[in-house]
Amino acid sequence: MEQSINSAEECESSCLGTDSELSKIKDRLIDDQSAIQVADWFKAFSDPTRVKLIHALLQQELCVHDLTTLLSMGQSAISHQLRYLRNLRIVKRRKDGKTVYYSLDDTHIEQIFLQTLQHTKHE
Amino acid sequence: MEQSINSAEECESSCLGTDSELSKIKDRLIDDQSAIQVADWFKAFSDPTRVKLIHALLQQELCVHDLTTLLSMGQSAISHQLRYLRNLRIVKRRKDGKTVYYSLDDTHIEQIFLQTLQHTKHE
DNA sequence: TTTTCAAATGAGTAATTACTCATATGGCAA
DNA sequence: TTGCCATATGAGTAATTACTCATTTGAAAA
Repeated sequence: MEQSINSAEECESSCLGTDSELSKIKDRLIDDQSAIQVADWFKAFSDPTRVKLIHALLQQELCVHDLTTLLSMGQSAISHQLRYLRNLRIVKRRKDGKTVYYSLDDTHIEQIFLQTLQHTKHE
Repeated sequence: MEQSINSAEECESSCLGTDSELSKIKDRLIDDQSAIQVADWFKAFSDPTRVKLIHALLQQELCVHDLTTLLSMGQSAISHQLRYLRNLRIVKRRKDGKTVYYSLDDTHIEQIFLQTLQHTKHE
């Protein structure tokens, strides 16, 4: 994973007035790990199946079987995605006999999610 | 892209009390196209490089060269990602001679983006 | 016990993606 | 014109991902 900046490194000055101004921005720039964290969080919502799962669970707690029926998808596919969301602590589960019920495990989701739903609808 | 729901379709009843209750939820469920739209929007923020680009442009307008310097990445990689973000109307560009300056083209971004940054920091 | 059903999981795979390299474009200067 | 510089773009590729299929786990019923 070598990074080549060949074509850029000959340039001695920035498009901004000064290099010091550029380094000021660099100081304020988000660090690698934070960028990865933010990206991973958004990645949870970047797949149509997960969007539908979250949207359904936004309405109410549901078992795996009902989710497969609602989304018309295979049980395994749903289970894999639920595990993904559970690892990110976006959903949680509750067992009752053979049945497992899933629900949202993050209070921020509704806010961010519905905000974006609005946004994509209006353009 | 055949969808098999073999393992689920034998079940005649839902984990909810009634099937009619399930179909009520299905009516309220987000449709396929909206789910894809929402997913595509979030996908823009689901990559560390794009997160960094957006975070930098949140501070101020910047040219391609300065962005490659800030992120220590190849010019081509940055250009490709900027095109991606421009197609989604998340960033816009302004030409000045040979130089091209990029800036954010969406007022909702700051709100949603910083909200999530806060959220990921606090856990 | 054995059977049955709901959910979880590992392996395998086709599609997607984020880069690299090489080249093209487009504007300015000599 | 020629050359140079900033950016854009097409092709190719390694890594990731969202599924399918087969199997396993775990709990309740026979």
